[in-house]
Amino acid sequence: MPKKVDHDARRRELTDAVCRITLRAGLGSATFRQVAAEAGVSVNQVQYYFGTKEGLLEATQEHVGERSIERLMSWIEATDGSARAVLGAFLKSFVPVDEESRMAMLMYVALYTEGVVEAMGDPSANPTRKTEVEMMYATVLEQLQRGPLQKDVDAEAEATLLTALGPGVGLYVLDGTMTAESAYATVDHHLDRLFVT
Amino acid sequence: MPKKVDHDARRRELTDAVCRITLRAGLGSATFRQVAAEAGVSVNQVQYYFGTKEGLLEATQEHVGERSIERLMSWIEATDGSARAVLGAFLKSFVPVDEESRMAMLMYVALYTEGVVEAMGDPSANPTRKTEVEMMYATVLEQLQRGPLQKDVDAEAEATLLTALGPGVGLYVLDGTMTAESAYATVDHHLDRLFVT
DNA sequence: CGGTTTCTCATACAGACGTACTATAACAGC
DNA sequence: GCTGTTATAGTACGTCTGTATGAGAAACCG
Repeated sequence: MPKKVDHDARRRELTDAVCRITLRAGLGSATFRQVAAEAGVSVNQVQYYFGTKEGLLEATQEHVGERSIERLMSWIEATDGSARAVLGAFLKSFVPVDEESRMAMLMYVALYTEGVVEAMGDPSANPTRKTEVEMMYATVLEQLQRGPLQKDVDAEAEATLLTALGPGVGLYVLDGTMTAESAYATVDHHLDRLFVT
Repeated sequence: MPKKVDHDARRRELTDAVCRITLRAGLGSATFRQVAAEAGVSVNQVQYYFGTKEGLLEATQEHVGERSIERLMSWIEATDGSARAVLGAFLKSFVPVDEESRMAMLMYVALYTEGVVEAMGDPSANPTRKTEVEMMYATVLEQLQRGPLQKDVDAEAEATLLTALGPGVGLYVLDGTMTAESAYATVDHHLDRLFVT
């Protein structure tokens, strides 16, 4: 086996190029040629590592997802481990505050449409995201049940709301209609109401 | 002035074609040729009424926004006019339940990215959406202040949360990770907590 | 050291893209 | 009825797209 090359690393460099281009000029500008130029390689290398464009975009989505989870984990590790703090970290990880998180949120939205359209044609396709969100919901619910909660809080209903709140504020912060501070304040205010301090 | 033609109506037919194509195959498939074929007219007619592709997409976004507002108004008119009911209608209008609302939500997301990327390059550009959301927030706040609210409710903080909740649940329902019933229940549950019944 | 596999590049291709251009049909006003 | 504006269609152009192909460099195995 000649010329060992770290395929995963190479692929990641290329999907990173996709993200940078998308951030700068939109997903429509992420063509094979543009991606190759951005990464400083030949067009064929993109073909070689992904085969087709669909493969490139799928890998990009996957990598962005992994990055987001990593970022979430580092947020959680920075807390004291209380349910309240973990949920706060979870929700705040959706808020785009720096270049990286802004990129993650943008890629999420940019790739979202294609997934939805695809899923409409074939509802059985792409179960990844569905289970992903189900895991999100389960995690939120689990943390809520750790408590201590206020008396009249319905954990399951609140879990649904919190799961939707993350992307909701994320979108508004991304397009500049809400400041990150306001998003944080909203999250904190709501959690304050749920938990006994 | 020869051959009077209702320009607005013609333009709307064409932007409707854009929406149908996007729903079926994604925004990337909404090319001049495809749009012309979908509407049953010549390619040049699309050029004639919008000039450039950017013009076509801008008009599409505008039309979709108008449709959404119309739908929201009809939702509100079906209520008893109480603050609680109006807010419920407002939030539920984001939930895609039929072909039309699903299309509206999808178009919203599909066109969102380009707006964000554009706004990043020139933050002063595209103030439409910003004021749009500010109006949304103002409306929600206004309704909240009509009350009657529970004792310890911070109207401004809740207004921010509710404004983010609409698109949040809308996204999840659109991609099938949440049922419309669940979204409705979440909205109702939260409003129940805010208002004195 | 030769051979095989892995990698990289450059180029070619057919098709689709947005747009410009020209010509023709339809109506309004004199 | 003629004239000029408006609307529509058809087509051509240059560019860019994703992908296929062939040729060459690099490294491991025997």
